[in-house]
Amino acid sequence: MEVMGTTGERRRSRAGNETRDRIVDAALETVRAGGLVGTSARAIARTGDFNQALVFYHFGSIEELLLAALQRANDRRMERFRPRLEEVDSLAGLVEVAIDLKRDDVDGDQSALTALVAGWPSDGDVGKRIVEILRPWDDLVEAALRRSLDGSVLGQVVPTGDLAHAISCLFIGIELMGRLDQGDERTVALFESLAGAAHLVGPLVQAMRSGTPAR
Amino acid sequence: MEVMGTTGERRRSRAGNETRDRIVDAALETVRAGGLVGTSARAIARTGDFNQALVFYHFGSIEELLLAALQRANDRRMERFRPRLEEVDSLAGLVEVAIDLKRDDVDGDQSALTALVAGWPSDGDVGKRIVEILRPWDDLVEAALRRSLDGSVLGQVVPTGDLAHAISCLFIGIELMGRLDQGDERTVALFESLAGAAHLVGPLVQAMRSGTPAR
DNA sequence: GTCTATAACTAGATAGAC
DNA sequence: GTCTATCTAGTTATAGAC
Repeated sequence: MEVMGTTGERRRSRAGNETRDRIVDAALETVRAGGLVGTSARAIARTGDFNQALVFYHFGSIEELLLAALQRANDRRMERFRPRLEEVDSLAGLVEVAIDLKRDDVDGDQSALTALVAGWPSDGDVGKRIVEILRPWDDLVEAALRRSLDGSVLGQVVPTGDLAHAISCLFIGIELMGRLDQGDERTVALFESLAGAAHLVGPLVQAMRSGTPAR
Repeated sequence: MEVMGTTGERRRSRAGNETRDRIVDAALETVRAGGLVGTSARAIARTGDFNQALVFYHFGSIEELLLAALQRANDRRMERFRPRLEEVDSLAGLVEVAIDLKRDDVDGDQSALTALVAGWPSDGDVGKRIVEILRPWDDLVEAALRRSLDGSVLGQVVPTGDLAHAISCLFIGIELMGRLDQGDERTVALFESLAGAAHLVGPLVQAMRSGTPAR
């Protein structure tokens, strides 16, 4: 139990870090493909074609590895979408980002992320750590909402914090259901309707703005 | 592999059916408490204080048992909330049912249900079976939405099917995040805001109704 | 229908050679 | 840092006594 630095920042050798990366990626791929159930150290090692013992050398336990994988998948998603999200200033724009967040999942990070968040045991403090990792999204979405509604009456009335959290929950729920029935048309239809709704409400918000006429 | 009738309807002895029920309940309790990971035939048997071999005699495999458990938890929720849902004719009423659906989870069915839906591997046809089990909710919610919006312009404009599916996804997302961080105030706040929003939009819909003045 | 016993295998984790 | 080998404990599932 004296596996130091596994969660720390101290970099060891270059080779060691490369291996860590390989392990994390293999873990994500394994979870994405088979769900959390059936994701074992051995299965991960098979996916990434390395030795099973390396998992424990580098991470100490599979729980710690999976948390690292969750963090990394989330970081990559953040890195890619934060700039766009920070420029969103309309509901339509927000829905657009959500659609791309789901559609442009080339590396499968989003899918693995959902599987990780979803499959975890509820007790213990792991749940809290997961919530912490995901919280930044709430803040980004809330800021986007504020910009989208600012100047109109809605900006005063709508509890943006709660709405942002609701949007996060909605997104993860959609991803989850989409994972269950892949190739389901309902997910696509849903996003299209959301886009339609946003385009309907958008002008309304615009019309409600008091002083400034447009951007 | 000749375990006949495990999923069928044919009733065997009374004792046999009682045991089936005990096993299903123990499975639900185990999943609720520990998540899908860590739910084994032995863990379930320990929870329900019966022999591990009974799982395989009655259900053939734990996967089949878990699907039966999912079905049963869903049936119980349906049985209890369908009557109320069928009478809903306002957005506020719909939110009220959602709140109770989450709050009145005395038996833990809702929590177990979410854990089951969430933790499953994505491939295979299991996902489709789960979606089938859950689909009735979409239909109930859609009917409730139709009644809530009927008579107003929104009834024509809003794609109730998609919105119903969105509401289902939202609910499961909320449950999921709530499971992760139990005792989180955000879930409560979110539902309160939803209720507030419904009470704001409700009168609007009412005002939009053309002919009929009120119910 | 329910039990014990057990087969066949997989899990996480560690020790120690290299 | 990475490997092989191994320990212990847990896994699904079945055979056969009762």
